[in-house]
Parts: sequence; structure tokens; C-alpha cells
Amino acid sequence: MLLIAEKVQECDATMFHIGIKLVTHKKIPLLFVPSPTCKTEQQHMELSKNFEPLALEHKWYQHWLDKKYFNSKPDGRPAFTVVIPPPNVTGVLHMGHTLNETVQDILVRKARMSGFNACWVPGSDHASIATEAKVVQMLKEKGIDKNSLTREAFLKYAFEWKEKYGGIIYNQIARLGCSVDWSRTTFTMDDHYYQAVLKVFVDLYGKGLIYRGARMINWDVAAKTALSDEEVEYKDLEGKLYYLKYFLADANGEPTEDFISIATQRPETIMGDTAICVNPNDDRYTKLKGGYALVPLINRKIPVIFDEYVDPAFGTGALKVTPAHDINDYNLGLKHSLEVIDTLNEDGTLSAAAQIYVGEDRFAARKKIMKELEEKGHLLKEETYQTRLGYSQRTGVVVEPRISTQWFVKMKDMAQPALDVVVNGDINIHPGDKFLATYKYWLENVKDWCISRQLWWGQQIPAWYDADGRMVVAATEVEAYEKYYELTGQTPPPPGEVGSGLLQDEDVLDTWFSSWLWPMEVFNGISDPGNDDAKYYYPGSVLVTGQDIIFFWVARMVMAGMEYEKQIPFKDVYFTGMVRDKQGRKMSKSLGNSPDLLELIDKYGADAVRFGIMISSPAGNDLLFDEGSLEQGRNFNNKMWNALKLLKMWEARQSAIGNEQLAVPNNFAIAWFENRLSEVRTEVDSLMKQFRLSEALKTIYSLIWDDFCSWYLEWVKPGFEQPIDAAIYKKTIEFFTELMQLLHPYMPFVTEEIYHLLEERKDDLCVKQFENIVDADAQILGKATLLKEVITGIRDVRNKQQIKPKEAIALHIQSEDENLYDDIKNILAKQVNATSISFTKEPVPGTITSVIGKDKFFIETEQPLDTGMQKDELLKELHHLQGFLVSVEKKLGNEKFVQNAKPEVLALEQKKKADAEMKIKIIEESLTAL
RNA sequence: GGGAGUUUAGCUCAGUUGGUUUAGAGCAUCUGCCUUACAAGCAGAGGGUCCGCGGUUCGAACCCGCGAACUCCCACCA
Repeated sequence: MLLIAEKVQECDATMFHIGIKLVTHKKIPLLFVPSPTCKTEQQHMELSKNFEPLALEHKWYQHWLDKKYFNSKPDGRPAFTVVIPPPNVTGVLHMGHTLNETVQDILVRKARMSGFNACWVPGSDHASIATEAKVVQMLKEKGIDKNSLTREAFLKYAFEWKEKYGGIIYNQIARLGCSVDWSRTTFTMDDHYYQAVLKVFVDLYGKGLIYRGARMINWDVAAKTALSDEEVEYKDLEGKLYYLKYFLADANGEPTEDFISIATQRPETIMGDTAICVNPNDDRYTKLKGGYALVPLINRKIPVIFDEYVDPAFGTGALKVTPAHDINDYNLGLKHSLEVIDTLNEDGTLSAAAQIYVGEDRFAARKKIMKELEEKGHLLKEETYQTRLGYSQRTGVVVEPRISTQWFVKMKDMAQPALDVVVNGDINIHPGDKFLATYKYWLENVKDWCISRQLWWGQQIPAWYDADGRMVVAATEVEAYEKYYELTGQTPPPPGEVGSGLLQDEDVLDTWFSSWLWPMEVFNGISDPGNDDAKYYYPGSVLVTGQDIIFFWVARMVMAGMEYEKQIPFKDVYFTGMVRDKQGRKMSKSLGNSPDLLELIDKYGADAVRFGIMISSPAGNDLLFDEGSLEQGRNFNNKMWNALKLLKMWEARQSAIGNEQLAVPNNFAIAWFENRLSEVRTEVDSLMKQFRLSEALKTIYSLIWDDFCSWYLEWVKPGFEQPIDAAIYKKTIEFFTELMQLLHPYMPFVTEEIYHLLEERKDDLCVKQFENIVDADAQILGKATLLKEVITGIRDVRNKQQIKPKEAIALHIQSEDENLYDDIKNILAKQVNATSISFTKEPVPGTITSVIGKDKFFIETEQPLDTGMQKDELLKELHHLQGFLVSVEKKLGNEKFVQNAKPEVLALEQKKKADAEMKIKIIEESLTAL
């Protein structure tokens, strides 16, 4: 006890930080010394009152690393490959990650213990937008404006930032006990990874799958920068809808008396109008075919076009088309070859193209334009209108939609194979088909993927332009010049000299354009195709991730895998749910409801955290995080710890200690537990194969707590200060060992510790291979169930009759099969505190009667009987049985049921009836006797 | 607006092609226990209009229809 307590004192969180930080450098100093196989220390150590996780978590993690158990190299065994969904390099692990990593570790550890060469690759994602935003913020706090820096200077800051904060997540992964191969740690901006991303870009461009096109982006007029969708916050508010008269033009372009009315929220954009669009099926407008209208205030002539895109029921059924300021309008413009007139400057003021109010702010201009429209008789009416406006998260200004040139990946051809492999079952999505529909829907309706981002942190797009806008795409600058000279027919400069005149695209690639290569490139599968690792480890076994990135990431990894390896990237996909707080709210920083993982581990221990998050985590469903379940995990640790203490007490108190083989006495407890263990192992295996990890854990939890601790240990427990049979003791150690092995994937630390404390061992539980499962004997299991029912039933009677636990009873059994009790009599007597058990052919007067199964039990006590209460109990039971019997008889009396039901169902109902009738008879007899 | 999902005990969830004793577990609750491994424990117990209505069926928590509530994703429209 002292030993452990002392070590806990000196083992604070900082120490772990230091220890694990060095992990990323692939060399870990041994900070915590006790050798796990040091027998003398452990054997003579008094075990602490409660389980103390902190010190030994570090000890064992260090030990596993020292033994290189997590390091994987290709060998003759089958591979079990898992690639971690790389967390953002700047972040900390939130509870969602904790769930993901725990699930992966359980699968990986289980595989490692089942004959697989398990390889779990850790890493992190450069997360372009999220990280750049953080670095910009950090610089701002230092008083540095990003716009004042060169690209190179900014990237230097960004890499410094990454070095400083990137290790945090690795530490957290280690503290959770994750069995990742640290020597394979990969970052999505590692050199080889960067090259791989460019290689794929160049390749897809060459195949015609990457193109440049227009896209509406969110423009921040204050910061003069593009925003990602994530950086736009929408607010619902009341807007105004203005109904304007657009006068129609005659053949000479002169205004007529006729007009068409148009509804708009943004009158300041009318100068960018290049058409009026109406639905071809809208009778009101058919006469306008081939006609023209005039843009108010500037009187520019624009055509009336017809397109089914327009909803005749909305507004006036006529739409002004402003291709520069609305993506739908832009597409209409493309379709109908309309001119694009951009009437706004980068800073949100009106541009020269607007002709009027040039240089004025968009909102000031709106007011003036409305005034002028009203004065000139263009305003028909105003309407309030519920609308949503986007605001910049960074500057708070209203976001301006803006057309810009971006890079796109054509998705349609790549989507088909990715759809096929999931539909035909090559890739299995868990749980069930819940997400299959979503996956299918998205791929069937897939849109081209915009992969350029107006940022600096990320892989810079490998496209080069000359002053005339001519472009080449190449992985390196040198290659770019080669291609350029080839393209233009210019003479290349002499060897050794770089050309000039080309500028690289300023933008970087979307983060997902690097992460979609993750399952391949962590093994250098793109940068060095066909290498030994890639051949051995690809395709992976399982991908564990959140359902929220099914499109962003999962579907695209499948596409990339099919494109570059002609193979699926993983065989199974397991989607975890979202972690919410107790009230069902999303965990977020602003709500402050996201707990700190390291604090939780410090408070409860890593095993308890893993337990807590898994026990309430049905596959694919959201998980309501409640610290109560961590407490349950901590209590579970304690329970096992105390069972260990009990065994340590027995260890010193063995009788008949022989050296060699010990004959196990004919002991029902042992026979039962052996079979129970087989039964549960089969069950757990099947559950885990179906990825029902939460249920498997519940099953193991109940096996250990209920079956092993509450039943088995009590059954074999010797009397006070009595010795235990050495053979039974040995068997019990074996059982406990097997239980620890079964639980190890879920709770690695406590199980490894107990494994070594139970006996002196040369090996470690972490890599101990599971034995084959033998079939369980159903008869023994059935008998144990009966025994438990009898014990519980008699204890219930004792409780209800308020017989004190210490007060012994005498038990009389009336049974048609007395032999049944031969090998369980002693256990029964001990468990219900009976001094004697005898058999009887008829009711014993002056006793309490209880009917359990087919047998009657007469409980004899020294205490006076409460016959009234006993009668009530029996009547209650009788009532229930009679009700039940009625329902069964009703069923059996139904001719159609008898005709249609399957024979086994019919037989079952008949058995139910017979059983109920017999029990009723027994109870009625007992009542008479009272 | 389009799509997907959820609804079973106070809470979180199981319930596997419709029939295994008039619905199961964990947590919480209640009762009794300071029983020499464990009070972070032990022994028991109580607790349900299976969201509502209708239908199919001999039989429905499960299948079908209508409705309600909640959640998520996608698209956002003059």
C-alpha cells in the first residue's frame, strides 16, 4: 500500500506530459521504474484499499512501448490495419475523439490478441482553415496583421504553432492507453505527404478530372478575403422585399408604358442585371417572348428569357438575373450566355460598372437607390420578409456572395465505383444500413468538389501562370517550366538555370484533398506505390469515424482508393455517434460543457474513462455523456481490485498444497464457471464481430461482477479463517486470468496490472493470445440458473419475513427429483444461511412456504411466523399465474391459432399451460396448509 | 424545401426474419444489512398506455397507413 501511495504522490500530470511528448520523437525515457515482473516487491506488498490507477497507467504504457508491442512490421500473420482519423493538429481531443480512439483501441487490441499483426497508425491533420484561423488569431494578439506578412513568414509562424501545440493530442492518445504504432506517426503536411497530394493533383488534372470553374464564395468585405462556409454565421431576421417596375422596351430600346414587376431584396444589385427570367409555362408572360426590359435608373436594355428554374408562385413569378451576385443567376447566365457585370468592389463599395453611386458603400447605396426608385415611380410596394443573412465570424459584417474562379474535381465518374463497392457489400457500414441510404443518396447526387481555398496553410496548388494567363500544372517548379516551354514553344534557358515569368497559384488545397489519401499515404502508398508496407497493410480493416464526415471524408477515401489502388481502403466502417452532454446538447466550447480529457483521466483513471464512454455508447447513436458512467467504471476497477485482494488472502491459506497436478474436487461452482466462461466468450466474440462493442462490454461487466464476484467467489469461499482447497484456488486464478484477458481490450491498464499480481508471469496480457473456445454444457448452465433462482427466492423470503442475515434457518425441500440437489446442496445451504437441508414428501407445518421452479421449499426459523404476510405473497403469485393461464388458454382455445401456429410454438404454449397449472396447484396447496 | 433517423421504466438503452412464461439490462430509487475482498459495497424489491390513432394477422414493441414530438444532414431561392 505504501509503495503505491508514494508513487502516486510523485506521479503528477506534468510527468505524463513529459513522458508522452517524447513519444513523438520515438524515444521514451523510463520515468517510472518498478519492474512489472518484480515478484518480491509485489508479493509482499500489501494491496491498497482501493484501486489507484494513475501510477500504473504510466508504468504499463511505458512497459508496452519498451517491449515494442505496438510496433508492427509485415510478417506472415494476417494484417489488421487501422488508420486513425487524424485529429486537427491544433486541437485537443474532445469526447468525440475519446470515443473514436477507444473504439479503435478495443478493436486493435482484440485483433492483436487473436493472431493478427495489428497496426494502428496515429497522426494528425494540418486542418487548413481551422489552423490558419488560430494562427491568424494568435498573430493578431501579438499585434501582427497576417496581410503584412509574406507567405513564407506566415508559414514559419504556422509551423512553429504546429510544433508547439501538435503534441498535445498525441499525449492524450497515449494517456488513453491507445496501442498505436508511434513509429508510424504521420502528419498530412509531412514532405512525402505533401508530394503525394501534389502528385494526385497533377495526375487527376492530366486525366481531365480537375478543372477550373466559377463558384459563389462568401466574401468578407471588411477583411477582403474569402470565407469558408464554416466561417459564416447565419442569422434569421426580417428583411424587406421590394417590388419594382421594370419598363418594357420597344423595338428601338425606348421605354413603353408596359412594365413587368420584379421582387428583390437587394435593389443595389439591379445595375448588374443582365436579363429578366420567367417560367415558359407561365401564361402571364408568354407575350413577352423575344422582348426586352430596361434596368431602372440606368435604362440598360436586357432580354426577357424563359427558364423553368423560375417558380411562378413565388414573388411576381419574374426574376431579375444578376449573374455576378448570385450563383443561381450565374448558372442561368451560363445557360443563356448572359453577360456578367460585377457592380461591387472588393471592399463592398459600388464599382464603376454600377454607373451610379460609384464608390459608395453597398448599404448606403441601397438607401439612395430606393429613394431614387421611389421618386421615379419604380417602386410598387414593400413587403417584410423572413430571411437569413450570413455574417462573417471574423469581422461581423454581412457576407457578400461573390463569383470567383476555383478549382474543382469532377465527381461523377469517381463516385460510381465508390457507390458500387458499398452497395455490393465489399465495404460494410456499421451499424446496419442506417447510413447506407445517406451514403447512396449523396453519391447518386454528387456535385463537383471545390478543392481550392484562399489560404496559405496547406498544399499550394501546383499550377503556374504567365503574365498572359497561360497555365501549366506540374508537381515542381522545374517541371512547370519544362511544360511551359513545351507549351509555348519558347527556348528553355540553359541547363542549371531556372526560367522566369511563371507565378504559382496563390491558393492551397482543401484539407480533405489531402485526407482522402490517408489510408494509402500513411504507408507511402501514393508517393512510393507498391512498397512492402503498402502491399501488406492496404486495404485496412476497419475505419472508425463520426457519421458527420461520411461525405467529406469516408466517401472520398473510397474514391481515392478505387482510383489509385483499384481496391477499397477498408473492409468495415464503424460510425460512432455524436457525444452530447447530459441535457442532450452538443458539446461545445461556448457552452463550456466539454470536459477536459486529461482531467477526467486524472480523476477516474483511463480505464474508467474508457469504460464510461463505451458502456453508454450504442453503435451509431448519439451518446449522452454523463460522469456517472465514469464513476461506474471506477467502481468496476475497484470491484476487481477487491476480488484480487480476496484471492491474495486465500493464497496464503491454501490446504493440501501439492507440487504437481492437483485434482479438482467435484465442485459444481468450478464446473459451472468454466462453462459460463465459454458461453460468454462465444457471446462476446459474436457481439464484437458485429461491432456491438457496448453490449459486449456489458456482457463482460456482468460476467465479472455478477457471475464471478457475486456468485462464483461466494460459492467457493471457504468459511471464516478456513483454508481453501489448493486446486480450487488454482482454478480460480485461471478464471480470473481469463476474465482479465477478455476485458483487456476495453480496460487495458487494470487488467494488465491484475494479470501480473495474480501470479508471477513472464509474458504480458497485452499480447497474450486467446485460446480456442470450447462449447458450453447447457445442462450445467441450466442447473446453475435454477440454483441461483432458488437462492434468490429464499433470500427474498428471508427479507420479506425480516429474518436477520445472521439468523440461520433449516430448509426442507419437497421435490420429485431429489438427486438434482446432490452437488448443489452445500452451496445452497451456505448461500441462504441454512444449517441443514432435508427432503420431505409433504408440507412441513409451522414453516414458510415458497414455490420455486417445480419444487416447494419450507423454511423453518425460530422467529414467529407472519402468516398473513405469507398468505398475501402467495395470493399475489397465484393471481399473476391465473392471469397468465387465462391468456395462454385463450390462445390455445383459438382454433385458428392451433391451425396456423408452428408446431414448436404450439408445443411451447401447451408447456406454458401445464407449468402454470402445476404451479397454481402447488400454491393452492400451500394456501390450504396455512 | 429535400433526405435520413429517433420515440420502450425516473435516466441511458437492448429487444436479432411477428410467438421463449401478460416486456429486459445498467444507472437512479426504496427496504434491510458497518456479514473479515469490496458502503465506490452486500442481499432483496418496486417501477412500463412499448409516442397516438387506425389497419394487416390466430397473434404486433416489431409489418403497413395517417398523425405528433424531437434530432441530424443537404439545399437555400428573386
